[in-house]
Amino acid sequence: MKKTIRIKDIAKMAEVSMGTVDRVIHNRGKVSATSMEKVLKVLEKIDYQPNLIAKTLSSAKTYKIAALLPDASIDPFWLLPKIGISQAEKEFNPFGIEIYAFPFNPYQSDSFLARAQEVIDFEPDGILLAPIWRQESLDFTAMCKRHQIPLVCFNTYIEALHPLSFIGQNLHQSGRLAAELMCMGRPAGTFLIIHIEEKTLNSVHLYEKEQGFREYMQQNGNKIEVITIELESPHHPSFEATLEDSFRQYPQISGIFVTNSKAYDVAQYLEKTRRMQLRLIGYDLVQENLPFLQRHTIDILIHQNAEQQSFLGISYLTDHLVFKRDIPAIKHLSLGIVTSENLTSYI
Amino acid sequence: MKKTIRIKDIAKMAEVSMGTVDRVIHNRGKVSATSMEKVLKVLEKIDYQPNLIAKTLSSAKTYKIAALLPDASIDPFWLLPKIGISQAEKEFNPFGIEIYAFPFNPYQSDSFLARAQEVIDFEPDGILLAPIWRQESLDFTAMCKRHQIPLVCFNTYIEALHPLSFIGQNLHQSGRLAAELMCMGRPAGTFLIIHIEEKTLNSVHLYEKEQGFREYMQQNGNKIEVITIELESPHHPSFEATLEDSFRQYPQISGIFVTNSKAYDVAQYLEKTRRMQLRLIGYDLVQENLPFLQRHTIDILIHQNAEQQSFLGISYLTDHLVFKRDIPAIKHLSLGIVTSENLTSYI
DNA sequence: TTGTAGGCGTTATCAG
DNA sequence: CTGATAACGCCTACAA
Repeated sequence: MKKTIRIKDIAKMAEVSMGTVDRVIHNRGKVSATSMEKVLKVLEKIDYQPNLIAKTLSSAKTYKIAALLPDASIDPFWLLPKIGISQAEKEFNPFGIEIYAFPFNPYQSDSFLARAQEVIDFEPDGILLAPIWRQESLDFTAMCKRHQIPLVCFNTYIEALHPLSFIGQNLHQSGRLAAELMCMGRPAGTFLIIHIEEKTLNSVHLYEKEQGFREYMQQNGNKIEVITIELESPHHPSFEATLEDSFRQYPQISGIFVTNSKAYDVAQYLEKTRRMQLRLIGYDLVQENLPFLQRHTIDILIHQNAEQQSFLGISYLTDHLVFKRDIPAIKHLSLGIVTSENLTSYI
Repeated sequence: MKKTIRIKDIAKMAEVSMGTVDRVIHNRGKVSATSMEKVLKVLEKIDYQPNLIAKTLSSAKTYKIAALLPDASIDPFWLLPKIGISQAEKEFNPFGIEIYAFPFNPYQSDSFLARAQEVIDFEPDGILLAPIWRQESLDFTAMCKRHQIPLVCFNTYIEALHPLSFIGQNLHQSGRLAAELMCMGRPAGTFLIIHIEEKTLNSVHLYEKEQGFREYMQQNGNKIEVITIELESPHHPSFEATLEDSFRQYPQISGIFVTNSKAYDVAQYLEKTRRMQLRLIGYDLVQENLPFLQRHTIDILIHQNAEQQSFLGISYLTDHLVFKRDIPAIKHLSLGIVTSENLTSYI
């Protein structure tokens, strides 16, 4: 029976017009002290909840959001965020959200710089960024601040880069989880951490996972040895050579932790060399990983929820731009554990 | 620059009035064949996307949804769905969705029947149901059909009960997953399946998990033995006695799979009797389970996503009632794996 | 069977 | 500075 309170009602109670109430609520100025007071007194008494539906219908404004992230045709991992962005676009389009993609080459920071400039020139109302290089990202953040464009980052946490919001995994914890899973049922052994294309891709990201992995191992066992190696792309001859070397030097290796989405490269090598007893743990449900998971060459994939990361990113920007809501400065997503038996439930 | 197409635009193109277009789009009848054809021809050419914002603003109708599920103060598991329902209520309230709870006692089907009748008398626009008893649920579904009230079910899948939509886990697959996790790192052993309060709670639910568990074990090892027992509430003296018996009869038990959220009851017993080497796998992030998971008495919890289940349930009803969208007849949620190291990321 | 007018709650505009 | 008034796109009612 209780009707919701409208601006009209407030106007009546405060004995002013709707226009004045609107001006007070959005403090657009041009209100006399007396009117101001009258309205504020009413607002204190009642709990005014603006009708978002009416608001968006009325203003009919559209917001341009620029999505600055790596080209999925260069690194397939980035297909996942693209999915989340599409979903978000569909969901928030009715609220006037439009998304424009600015893909860059994740192996060339020049490409990023060029695209970043394009984004600024584009004058978007908000930006979703997947930061890769520390310094370049910091510079870009500064630019956004200068132009007053709200920025939301996802996937890679970069210290001191203070966007409106960061969405991603707790990487340290993610490494600890990998370690726990590595030890499950066999609390001792020699484990190999592999960073693939670490120099060109984001090193901070991978290093934090390593730290977490080592920390857990140190706390939870004394008969554990952890070795780290870095590999180039599998097209590079050093890829196999380095792996061969490691197995020669540490024949007792019983588990491998690949710190990015490219476990499939290692899986392929393991199948070729018939090393099927190892426990292999990697990241992300990229297409390339799935067949290996299904036939147990990869035992476990940690799911970074890349789709949800980007979806939430757009969602937060929408909350900020359209609904003027507060959004969390940092949002850690769940660390999903995926095996052959629950894979289908995730896709 | 391209404006979105409005009903007004279609009316102009089809050379009829807005009213006629509206009648065609919502097939409310009372349209001549010629007008009908004119409008349909235009609709085929263009892709009309009705403006949901304007639609909900205009109709200003409110929808009452009845949530018929067990009382959380009797079984704590049901706190989780309650959380999801609250979130959904907050999110969809702007679209006119109002939710009314009808809690029943999950140990007494009489209580359910009484509440179910109340729900029908309440004449809601939609119903969210957590079915527990097969026959009672079937009867209730028939009632809803008769009264033309859309019904969405979650958590427990019941054969032949054909609601508008079912949301939950694939229970068979869930059992297979438990088995895979049980074997991880130790492919042989004797495993114990425990159903707690199976007679009073939903037996179908638990039985399907057992089937999945046994199927996986049968396919993946020959040195595996699986035993099933049923326990009453831990307050009942038979609880400990039955467990003691099992351990006496099968001293080599190396893993326990509790098929519902009450692994904490078993964990308590294991701690008391100092049996800490066993792998214990259970379900759900209920408060009672968490400390045991943190100190590794429970090794793994399978996360049924109870919050999301109920959230989606309300979300689907909203889609159906407000937006007239098609909703999936069945939605299987992901089978989450939770250990001590990724627990915090889930809560 | 058809067309039109009025209203949903807000915002924006423009005379007073 | 203030208060009316016209959008926003759709739905409901009612008159033709």
